[in-house]
Amino acid sequence: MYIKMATLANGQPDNTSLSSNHSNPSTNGHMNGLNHSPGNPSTIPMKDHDAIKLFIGQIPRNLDEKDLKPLFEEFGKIYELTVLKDRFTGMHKGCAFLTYCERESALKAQSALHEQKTLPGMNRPIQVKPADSESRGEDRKLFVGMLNKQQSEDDVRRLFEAFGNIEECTILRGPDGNSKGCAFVKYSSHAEAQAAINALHGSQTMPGASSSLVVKFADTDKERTMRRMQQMAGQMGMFNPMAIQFGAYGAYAQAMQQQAAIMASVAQGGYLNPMAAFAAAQMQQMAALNMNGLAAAPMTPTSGGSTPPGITAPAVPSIPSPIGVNGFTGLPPQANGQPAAEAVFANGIHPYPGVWHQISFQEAPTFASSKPCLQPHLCAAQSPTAADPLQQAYAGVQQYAGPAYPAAYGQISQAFPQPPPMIPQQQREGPEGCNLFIYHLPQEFGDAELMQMFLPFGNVISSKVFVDRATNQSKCFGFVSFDNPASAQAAIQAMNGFQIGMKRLKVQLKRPKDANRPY
DNA sequence: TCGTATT
Repeated sequence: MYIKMATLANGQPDNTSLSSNHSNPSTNGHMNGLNHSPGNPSTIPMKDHDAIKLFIGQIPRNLDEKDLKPLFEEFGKIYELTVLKDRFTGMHKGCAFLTYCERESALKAQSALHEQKTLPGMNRPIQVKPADSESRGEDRKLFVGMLNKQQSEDDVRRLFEAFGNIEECTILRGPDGNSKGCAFVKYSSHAEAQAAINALHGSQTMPGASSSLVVKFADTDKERTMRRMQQMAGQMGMFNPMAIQFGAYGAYAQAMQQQAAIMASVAQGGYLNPMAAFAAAQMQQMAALNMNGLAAAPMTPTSGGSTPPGITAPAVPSIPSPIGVNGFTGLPPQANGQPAAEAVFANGIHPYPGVWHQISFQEAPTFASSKPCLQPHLCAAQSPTAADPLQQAYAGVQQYAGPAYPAAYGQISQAFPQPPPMIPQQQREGPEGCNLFIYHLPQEFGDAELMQMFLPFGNVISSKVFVDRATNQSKCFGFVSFDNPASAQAAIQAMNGFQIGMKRLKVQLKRPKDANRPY
């Protein structure tokens, strides 16, 4: 396919060495990429030491390397161009990596293309920017705290621009769009970032802020994970998992007599000891953390038509749930001394069935709730809301799906079936009339929770919650695709207006791609 | 508030 982009047609000569290599694409290990072969010394491409690998986003999935090549060659000789594909399915991921031989070409391409042009069939403009790998940015990315909540990106830029070139500036915002009073600022270099810290940290107090401006290097991913684990351990009353005392266990057990009894029998059977159970459970929870700080839902729905027969959703459905109203931050609330998880799942729907089933199995005395959920059938039977057909629908589709096991957890996990292999989503969009747009999603819902919520209505071929990449926060909207329009309609009927916490879902057909696009 | 994808 030839891509027509009038603004790019500058008549630069073709780079013949590239095309001459195209017939021998895989000799350097990049099976799918547009690469140079090392076979002929005269054609071995050189790239600048400081060449920039670019990330290209918003690429139509029907365009491959050879389609994209002419578009990018306008700006210089291409060293490597690789469309990203799913490792298992080979599915085009809608983005690519591009490295020019010369750094200057990358800069030119970025400024000419980034957000400047929308490729056919796309709703948003092409993205051309340095790949994340080009410096994970963590040595030049600042966290800025104690900002005034009224300050905008531009305000922050003005504050920081004197110290260097700002590549990114993002105010952290909650789902309501309100500033959280902090931001990320990424410079082009570590030195610039350091200069900003030196000059600005503690230098002033913004109106309305409780203390002076905080300017520090942003946490690395590792630090962020560690911090979350610490927070979680702290809220569980265990700052160090290895320092668990029986006293803590006893306190929980006392409050949970029923479950303690279950557990006692388990323990007596030599199955687990309480300490191991507690530690294992904690590790599970930590392992279940995703970057949102939420319990990830690694469920893997594999069955097709999963609509339980005879399920009729209530006309005015409602999940009387604390979800979405309690500032859920990945740690369930611990009010009134209850084990944390209970309140979150009080609605009878288990947003994280795999995790929950798994955890509850080993850690009954500590976390077990009124719904031990040792097995799906027990779970359904014991759910206080099991009489509700919609809830039953959910209970009926719960399946085991486990997260990756921490190594230290291996010996315990052997008592359980291996988690089914992760099956990547094969398709994003269903046929016309099968795709739903959903908003007012609870902040903590991810793809899996979204899918879980819509499984009762049919075969969900895709579910996607939009996440702010800078903050990893859900944008509280997403898509669900079914394989047939009737399921989509049933889902709209049942779920539009579905109350969760303070919010009601909006569920409607996704706008057709070319909605208001003349020609 | 309409498919966001980073080897």
